[in-house]
Amino acid sequence: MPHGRPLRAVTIAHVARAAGVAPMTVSRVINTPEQVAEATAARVREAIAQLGYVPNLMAGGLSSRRSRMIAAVVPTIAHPMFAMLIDRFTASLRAAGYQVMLSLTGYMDASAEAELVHGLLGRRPDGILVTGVGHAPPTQQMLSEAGIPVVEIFDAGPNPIDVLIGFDHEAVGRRVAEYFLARGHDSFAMFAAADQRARSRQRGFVERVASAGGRLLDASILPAPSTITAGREAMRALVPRLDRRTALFCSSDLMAFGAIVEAQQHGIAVPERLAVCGFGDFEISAANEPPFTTVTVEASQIGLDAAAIILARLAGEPTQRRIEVPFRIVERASG
Amino acid sequence: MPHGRPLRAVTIAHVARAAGVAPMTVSRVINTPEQVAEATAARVREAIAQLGYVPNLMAGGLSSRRSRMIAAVVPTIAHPMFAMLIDRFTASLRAAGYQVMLSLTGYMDASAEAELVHGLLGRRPDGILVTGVGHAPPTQQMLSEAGIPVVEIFDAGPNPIDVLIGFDHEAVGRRVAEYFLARGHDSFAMFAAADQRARSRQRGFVERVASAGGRLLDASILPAPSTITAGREAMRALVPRLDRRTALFCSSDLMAFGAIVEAQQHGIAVPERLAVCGFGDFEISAANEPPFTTVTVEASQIGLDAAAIILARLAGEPTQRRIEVPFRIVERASG
DNA sequence: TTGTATGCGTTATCAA
DNA sequence: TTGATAACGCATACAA
Repeated sequence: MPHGRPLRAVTIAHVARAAGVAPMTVSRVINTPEQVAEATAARVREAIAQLGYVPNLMAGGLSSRRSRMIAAVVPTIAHPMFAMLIDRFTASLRAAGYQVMLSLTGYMDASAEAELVHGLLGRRPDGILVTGVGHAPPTQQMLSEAGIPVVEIFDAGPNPIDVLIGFDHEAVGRRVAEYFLARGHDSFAMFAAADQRARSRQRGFVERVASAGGRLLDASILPAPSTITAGREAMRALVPRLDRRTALFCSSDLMAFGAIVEAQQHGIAVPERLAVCGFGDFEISAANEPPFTTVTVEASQIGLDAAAIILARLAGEPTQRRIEVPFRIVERASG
Repeated sequence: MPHGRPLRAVTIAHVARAAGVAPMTVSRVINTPEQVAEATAARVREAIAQLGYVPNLMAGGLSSRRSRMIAAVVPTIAHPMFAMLIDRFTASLRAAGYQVMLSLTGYMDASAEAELVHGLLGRRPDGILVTGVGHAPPTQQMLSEAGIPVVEIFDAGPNPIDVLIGFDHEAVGRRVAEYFLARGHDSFAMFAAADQRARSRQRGFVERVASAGGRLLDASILPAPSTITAGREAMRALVPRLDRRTALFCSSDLMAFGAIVEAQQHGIAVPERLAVCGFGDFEISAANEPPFTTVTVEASQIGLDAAAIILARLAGEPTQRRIEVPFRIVERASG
């Protein structure tokens, strides 16, 4: 006879007794009310309210083999893009009767991430969303063997586990380089956070600049997560080496803001002497003075698409395996 | 014979068979390895790895009546204070073998919140953290009847459900008013988001200003969540009514930043003509130019304390029922 | 429309 | 140190 904490837990059996019906009828009132006569249902609901019954979803999930829960793994939610994305993802799934179990990886190493995913899968989610591609092999294997829809977001790559919704970060870097090149720039710099995807953007930018014969003053890697302060410090170091006109790409709007603030402190005119492009289209890029150019991605669309795909898969419908999310440069006063 | 999705799920029985032991022995290897002979344990671990076994935590939780999961409910994580708090909370609990199930309420109404909490409690968390006090009665009742540690954070009030860790937001408002009064101000304004706690801060500020006979130019309520843009707009409206020297308190650093940017656009000197104090000690308050005065709270300490209290309670130890979290004004160039 | 029997995958308990 | 057994609370499948 198992025995854990001193329970006075109300179960479906208590409710059934109180309502004078079988437990299965209570279950129906909760899950498929259309199958129950209204008079019976009313009695049952009354008993549920009376007793403060909260169905045990572990028991229900074990029995039905459906947890009605979707796991989501993102690096952070301090980043407005992810905050938005998760907001929409959660709302869509909630509307469909699913709970979202959100986990943040921060800047976890691969083995900690594997452990996290292992724990999550132990709860038997009906689907899972993970950020990025190219996870460590143990993580990949767990995910693909879980037998549930797996949506990788916010990146692109050749071998998605199941479904991939994102964009190519190197392409972003290239596009920004081309944007600057088209405006006649020939002196460049790029600050990136020490983050997989930020580095991809840097790679794309640097390569495109090189292929156009541009002069690259700086391609710093700053500690992740990116901060305003990091942008200021990197800018402080760059100031003495600035050309008469330099174009700077930052892997995040926070860094870009820091770079602008610091440049202005040194009397460097933005955009005349220093053109700046950020990434993320955070509120500050539009609300700052001067507002600054940035790269925008429909993060909320990623959240909506991810939820829709998971729901479709759970309904047994076929879905796309790959959604390319567009990004675009929003030109503002910073150049 | 129940049957859900077409499962080829590996269970503890498969592992046991592969290792030539009883299921219970496998369970022990996972949960209490010190009770198993090393040779046996090695064989079992081998089988686990071989089969890619991921223990079903719903089954384990149902049987043991412990989910090893803690629920956390916060309004947002876009707010750095909550991001930090949740980060520490999660890390502490993870180290103790608990998973955190994070939910965001955004700016949900009371009934949606009750539904959320109901769903959460259905997973039978071993403890729960919720933001704020004074939830709707149904929510309060569910929480207190759940029979688990309940920690309310980030606020203060007379009747905590179980444990309360936070501070009095009205006291924050009063303190900021006193800070300005001590610097000789007699003209004041306050921008607050339409959020319970922000309004408390506003109330404290306004009342203290009134009791000192100060002149209150403005006490706007702006839509939640607070944004830079809202700060700019509120400031734009205030500019024509500014006295020769006015002190502004904003319910968030984001708003304060917006107010400063807008004021500067209008050629209003900060702090000479307009003194500004924000709330939250976000990075931008220190990294902006000029850096601005704000109110800081040890948010990470709240996360640590909340985790520690829940763990202590689960270990059957008595704990404090109320922790007052200190806050303090960080004086910077904005006045 | 409602009820009965059974098993989901694990662990507490007791026995060996 | 290991194993057998009986729940945990619910929903599937089938019967009435």
